[in-house]
This record gives sequence, structure tokens and C-alpha cells, in this order.
Amino acid sequence: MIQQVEVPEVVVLRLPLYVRALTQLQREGTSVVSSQQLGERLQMTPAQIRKDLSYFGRFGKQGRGYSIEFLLEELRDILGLNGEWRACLVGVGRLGRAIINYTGFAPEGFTIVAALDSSDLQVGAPVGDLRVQPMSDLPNVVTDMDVTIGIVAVPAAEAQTVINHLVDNGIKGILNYAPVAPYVPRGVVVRNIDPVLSLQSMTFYLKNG
Amino acid sequence: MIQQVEVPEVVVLRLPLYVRALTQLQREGTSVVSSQQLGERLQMTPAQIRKDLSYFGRFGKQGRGYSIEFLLEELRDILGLNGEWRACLVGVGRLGRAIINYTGFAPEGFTIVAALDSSDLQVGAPVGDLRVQPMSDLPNVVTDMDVTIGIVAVPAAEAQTVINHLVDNGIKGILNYAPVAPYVPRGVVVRNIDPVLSLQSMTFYLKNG
DNA sequence: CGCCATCTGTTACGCAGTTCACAATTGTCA
DNA sequence: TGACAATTGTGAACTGCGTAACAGATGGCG
Repeated sequence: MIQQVEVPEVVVLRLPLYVRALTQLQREGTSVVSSQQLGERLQMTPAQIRKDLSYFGRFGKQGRGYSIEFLLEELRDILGLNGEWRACLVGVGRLGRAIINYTGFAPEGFTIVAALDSSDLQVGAPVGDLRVQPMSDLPNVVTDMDVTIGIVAVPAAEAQTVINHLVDNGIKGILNYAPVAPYVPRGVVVRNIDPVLSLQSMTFYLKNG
Repeated sequence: MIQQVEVPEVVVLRLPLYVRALTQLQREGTSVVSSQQLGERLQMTPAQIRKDLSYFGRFGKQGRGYSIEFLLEELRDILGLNGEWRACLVGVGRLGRAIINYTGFAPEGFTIVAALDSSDLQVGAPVGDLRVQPMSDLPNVVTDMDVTIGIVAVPAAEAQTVINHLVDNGIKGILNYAPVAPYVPRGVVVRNIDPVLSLQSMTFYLKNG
């Protein structure tokens, strides 16, 4: 895809919000929406929504607004949300087990197809519908099962090692639940899930005004 | 605390990263660090670190760097991380149970002291060391147990209602795990934990370059 | 059929946050 | 003790994102 101007990352981060809001509107039976209306839902200015969308094309009709069905299809296409993304989980402790049993991923097209752990004690144990595999299976998991995303749920001390291992085996996206800021080479995308960091910045505002 | 200039939120969001990196350095036995060294750890420019810190005071020594022990104490104080923060959990489904059993909160001073659920089927059931309370207990939980943070782990459809309820009862901070962008009045701080959104923006980069 | 209300796409502008660059300070070592 | 190397704190310059504003397009309605 040709992107005349590089799309700011903040814009990309907002696109999924649009997808979610539009999906909800669609379920409510709406078929057309203006940037004004969408902005009210999402607590943002109509101008920002229009600007964001304009990075990717012209999806609206002047005087009318946006066809929800059409815009949704376009956004899902831009984000690559049509089709399935396959992930493997590393670390099947309490957190890992919770992630594998989390029902929010599958409906959005994200499937966890393998679970790995470095502990021999865990290997072979059942988690969800899967069985824990040793880390040495990683190359096969990536190639044979078409896995592109690694979900990291190991202790902080092991996280960087595991992430290196994932990257070395061709994983291109990492969803990291460990409380570390991992280093990855260019071309690998990391998203950190870190509730403790969220709380620690929240308290600044709770403490003061 | 007097803040001459309003501190940008992005700066506040970075402070916990500094706390974490400094804590790690301290455990490694280091006692002094320069903005240069810290920047290498965190993959950011030394100038940004110095600028961020300068919003709150002068913590370094020219020619030397920062005393880790001193800076840590200052940052923990700024963020309000000395002392305990008490939270209540709403929603004890699979996700809620995982949250309550998560061992990452307590060491950082965040304690979940109550678990609530709107379902009569859940009320009374044990979760972790707690027993599920009905939502009608919320006023008492907030006042008697000194709870300031609400952790929301209910289905998307119920999230806004629950959040309104929490806010009405005086909760000032909300850690929201539900896949919605909640509305809260000014003065209430929200942090959203939403792995699906993270994945959905990640795929944009996986799909393209 | 023409006018009007509506709403997009885009350009121009302003501001907030990041980076730069340097004066000032500190400790070290000859 | 004096010179030098290191490093902070900060004003200035820069950059990029958000907002405003408007020309242009669209459909409805009289």
C-alpha cells in the first residue's frame, strides 16, 4: 500500500477505537454516521476523526457522513483485521492460564494456537484446549502453525530472554505482559500490557488534584 | 504541591518507567546513574529524562549524575507510591479471578481489599482470600475500607453502569479491563487495560512493513 | 430545477512536547 | 591548586499533532 505521508502512530492507535465504535453502532442498527456523532461517542473532535481517516483515503460522503458498513470494511482492511492472526503463548503460570482462557481474543480473530513453557514441570500439562510444549518446539510452532504473534507471560527476569528467542525464530509481534520494557530490533512490534504502570501513574493524580 | 507549570500527562506516564529502571539498577548494586545511562536502558534520549525530572525539581549533580537512592525516593514521593493504595474489584468472572490472584500488585503497594459482583450466584463465593460481596455493599466498602481505586472486570455491556456506580460512591480512580471507552466526570482518573486494542493496532504494522 | 442545510476533505495555523545546545557546576587528577 | 572531563538544568529552536475553518460536494425539499 502506498502511504504518501507516513501515518503517525497515534493515528494507528485510534483506528481500533473507530472499529469498535462503528461495530457497536452497526449492532444498534445504524447505517450512516457523521464524524460529529462518532466524535460524541468517543469523546473526541470530529475534525480529528476526519483527519485520521484522511490519511488512508476518502471514505465519506459530503452532506451525509460515512456508511458504517463501508467504513468498517475499509478500516478492518487497513488494520488487517480480516482473517485470523495466530499467536503462541509463552509462560503458563497463573497469568498465562488466564490469558489462554480469556474469551476476548477469538471473536476478534486472534487465536492462541500453542502454549510453551521453559519449565519441564509444565511441559505436557493441559491448558485450555492445548498442551504445554517445551521452548525447543518454538521453531516448529512458528513455521508449521503460521504463528506471527508471541504473547509473553513469564516472570520479569526471563522476559527479555524469551522475547529474544521469539524474535530469533521469526516472530514479528509481541504482546508483552511482563513488567519490563523489552528491547526488540526494528521491524518487530511490541505492545506492553502493564496494569501496575497504569496504577502508578494514576496515583499521581489521586494524590494531588 | 506547587506546580509552576502544569505537568504534561505524558511526563507523568513516564515517571513509573523511571522508578522501575532505577529500582532495577539499585538491585544491581549501582548507586549513581547519569541521564545518558538511564536513557540507554529505556531507549530514550537523555535530554528527555532531564527535562521530565526538571518539572519536579533538581535532583542531579552536575558532572556526576543522579543518586539512585535519592531520585527513587523523590519519584516515589511525587507519584504517591509510598504507602498503600486500596482497591476493590468488581466482576469476579474468569478475568476478575485472574486479577485478584495476580501477584504483581501487592509488592507495589496496591491491595485489593474487596471483591464485588452483581450476580447473586457469585455473592458469598470465595475468591482468593476474599468473599464476593453484593454491589449494595459498595458504599460501605468505599468508606469503611478506605478504598480509592475500582478495578472493573465486568462484561462490556455492564461496564459503564458499574463505573457510574463506582464514581457515585466516591471512587476516584478506575482501572478498566472492559473493552469500552468509559465516560467519567472530571476529577476521576481512568486507565484502560485492553489487549485486544493493542493487538488490533499491532496488526497494522505486521500487515504492512 | 434551484436553493439550502449538511457534512466531508484539506489546508493553514497554533501549541505542546521533544530535541538541541550551552552555561554552570562538580569532582578528579596531575 | 588549577585545568579538565563529565554531566546537569534550561532557554531556544524545532517538530508534529490537533484544531479551526472553509471550499466543495451531496441530498432534500419546495
